[in-house]
Amino acid sequence: MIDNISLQILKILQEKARIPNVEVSRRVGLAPSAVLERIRKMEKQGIIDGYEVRLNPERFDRAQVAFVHVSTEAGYSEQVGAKLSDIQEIQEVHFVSGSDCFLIKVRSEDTASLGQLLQQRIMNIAGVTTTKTETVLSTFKETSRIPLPQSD
Amino acid sequence: MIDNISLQILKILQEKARIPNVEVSRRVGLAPSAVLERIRKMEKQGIIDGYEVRLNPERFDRAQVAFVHVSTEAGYSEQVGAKLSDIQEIQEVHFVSGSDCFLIKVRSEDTASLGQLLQQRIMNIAGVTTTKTETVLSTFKETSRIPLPQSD
DNA sequence: GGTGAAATTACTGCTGA
DNA sequence: TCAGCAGTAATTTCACC
Repeated sequence: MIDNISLQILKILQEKARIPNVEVSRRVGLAPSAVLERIRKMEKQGIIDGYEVRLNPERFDRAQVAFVHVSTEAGYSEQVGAKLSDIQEIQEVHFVSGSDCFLIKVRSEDTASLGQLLQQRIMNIAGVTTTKTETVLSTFKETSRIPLPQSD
Repeated sequence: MIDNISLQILKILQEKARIPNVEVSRRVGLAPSAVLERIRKMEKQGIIDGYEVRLNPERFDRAQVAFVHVSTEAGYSEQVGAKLSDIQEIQEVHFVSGSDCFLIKVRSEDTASLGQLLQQRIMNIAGVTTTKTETVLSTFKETSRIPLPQSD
């Protein structure tokens, strides 16, 4: 369903998403029109979900990352999940196995503003019982890239 | 240092990174050449870090997300952090407060391949002592978007 | 910093293979 | 699905404000 050429195209786009189409076509050895057709098709099929700009969090006072476990009363998880997702500073909201519990990823300016966010906007969501925060001291890797199968 | 117009440009790019420059210039009311110059400058200054394609993990058998706490012997954290970062299936490697411990984000096909990855490639990194895995049952939100300040 | 025009380059829809 | 072409559109440079 995804052949080698399309894989190659995706790999190129993972490296550098704003590359001109012609350049992609040169690299894969197809005509630009053919490459465009393949990309459009993958966009339609939902293989390609979109394109994102990656901003430097430090430049916007969002360098402090924290992961927070948020526990809820039974029956409140859908509501709480939705409320958490509404908060811009929260980048990820996952419901995880184990205790009835969310794991969320938060970006804030510093630990002080993280504390504020927790107390003023998370702790008072209806159904939230407890939170447990781990702050990030240093980040070794942070990507959304997916390992693609080898082209043969 | 970042004025309102550049902020507007970044907001537009966060919505839709592959938008043509002319379209951006129409929306912010500048000439295309001016917009181009601003974008180039922000790229040079490291405000814009790059552009990414967002692929659908399900189409590549990477739908299963898990977060794993990885504990290390004292003095091994740099080494372990580097080794973990080399593994493609691991998207994020953070050193977190509390116990000498990494929190990593993993994408695998299913829980079986997650188990394999843990046992065959993580547990036998020199210095790793224990792992504690939380698998994600459902994801409510997953973005790398940063909240940008209001343009006034 | 910005504009606007000119040159270059890219995109895209067709057609036929 | 592809290449090639033709028309349209976008990018990029540059002289000038």
